[in-house]
Amino acid sequence: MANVFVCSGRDEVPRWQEAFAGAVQVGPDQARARVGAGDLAWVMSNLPGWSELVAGLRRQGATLVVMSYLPSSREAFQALDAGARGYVHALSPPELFRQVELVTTHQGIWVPPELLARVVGGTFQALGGEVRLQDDVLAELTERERAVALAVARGESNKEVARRLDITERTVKAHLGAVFRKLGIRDRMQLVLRLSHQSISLADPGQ
Amino acid sequence: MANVFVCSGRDEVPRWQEAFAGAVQVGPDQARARVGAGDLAWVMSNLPGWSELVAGLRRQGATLVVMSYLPSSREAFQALDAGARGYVHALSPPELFRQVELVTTHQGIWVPPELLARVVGGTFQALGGEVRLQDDVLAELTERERAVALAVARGESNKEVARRLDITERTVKAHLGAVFRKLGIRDRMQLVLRLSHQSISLADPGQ
DNA sequence: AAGCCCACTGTCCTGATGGACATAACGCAC
DNA sequence: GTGCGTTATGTCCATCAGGACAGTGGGCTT
Repeated sequence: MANVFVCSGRDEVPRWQEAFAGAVQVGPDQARARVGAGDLAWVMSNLPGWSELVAGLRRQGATLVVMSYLPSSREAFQALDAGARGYVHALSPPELFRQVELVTTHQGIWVPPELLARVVGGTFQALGGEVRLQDDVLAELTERERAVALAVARGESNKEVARRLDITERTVKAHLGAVFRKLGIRDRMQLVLRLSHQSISLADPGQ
Repeated sequence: MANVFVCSGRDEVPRWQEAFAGAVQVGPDQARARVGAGDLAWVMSNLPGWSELVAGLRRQGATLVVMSYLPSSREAFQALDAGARGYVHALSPPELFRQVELVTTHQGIWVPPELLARVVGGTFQALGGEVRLQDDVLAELTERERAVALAVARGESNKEVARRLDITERTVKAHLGAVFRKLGIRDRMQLVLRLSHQSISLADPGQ
């Protein structure tokens, strides 16, 4: 069973290589040629006609997972409807990729926890694991540190946070430094990645 | 993490013991008492008020799987709606039980393949199906700009990107500047947010 | 009272970031 | 050939980010 990543050009996502040693990266056309029964194919949703590609590879006996840079519940439906067993953020950490592999190759379905609610049923309430994980991350922070962390995670600058919380920029830095230390990260970028992937965001615009 | 089978009286399904050595078999009442966070609870759908039981145990932090003697897509829906992560035939072979365990404890969803199409399809239809949104933020970028944008979105610094793409840090800045201009954003943080989660609302509308 | 955690602020300093000027090569279309 | 877009690079500079030193004051526990 091979892991095949289907994307346009060379999307250059070493994360895939990081997650799966023997991963192959191909274009849509090669995908149709070399993907067969038992293979696990990961298809980027920014490819033109990706859903048809997914359906096609599905008929060839492959297991499909759709990756997206902008996950939405709607696209998730489309993916599952086309025959995909999984739908995941393209920038997910390697461990998550392996988890998705595990689930999908065992007849399971995998969709991001934050989209789960919308994918199955209208009132589906399965906001489990990841959300709790998120709580734990924020739990070790103090009130102020959490406020600063969240503001920063929304893309605000130190100055903006300072204005919002009505404190000095220096104080923002102090809290932020504590956040970095406690979470074991080095800068705000890591923070956004940490907070936005397994996110609290039950928000998904979804439209 | 314990496997707990919830059923009325003594349903006597040795298959469960066969699948999981340390499996416990209890009634609905004991279930509420002893099932906690991290446990995997298997609930029979012939119990009166099983969906409320599922929802309750879900709130207690358990992972839920509903078992049925007469699986139907309607009941599957009900199960998932109540917060179950899995829905299987009660008389499935031990290997299948273990597979379901594997999937559901890894944030996956498991429903019988023959019901899959109807469960997912039905949901999809209900939401108005075919809609084309998110014509890629990345589409308007050139090859190199996209590569830089993606690397930055993974949290890499300009220097790291430069090394990775084997170009000068100055060039990275140039591409990045173009990305910012084209996407109408001001810094790398906005970029991560665009690519990571779109318009997250990490709570706090900001007093 | 002494110790600790939290919120807040200060200065100094290094390195990263992004914009505003440029220049120059290449390929492609008109 | 003349333009245009893409890639690549350069210098200069204002700002931002984050760490390394600080310090004060309040509240809580022992």
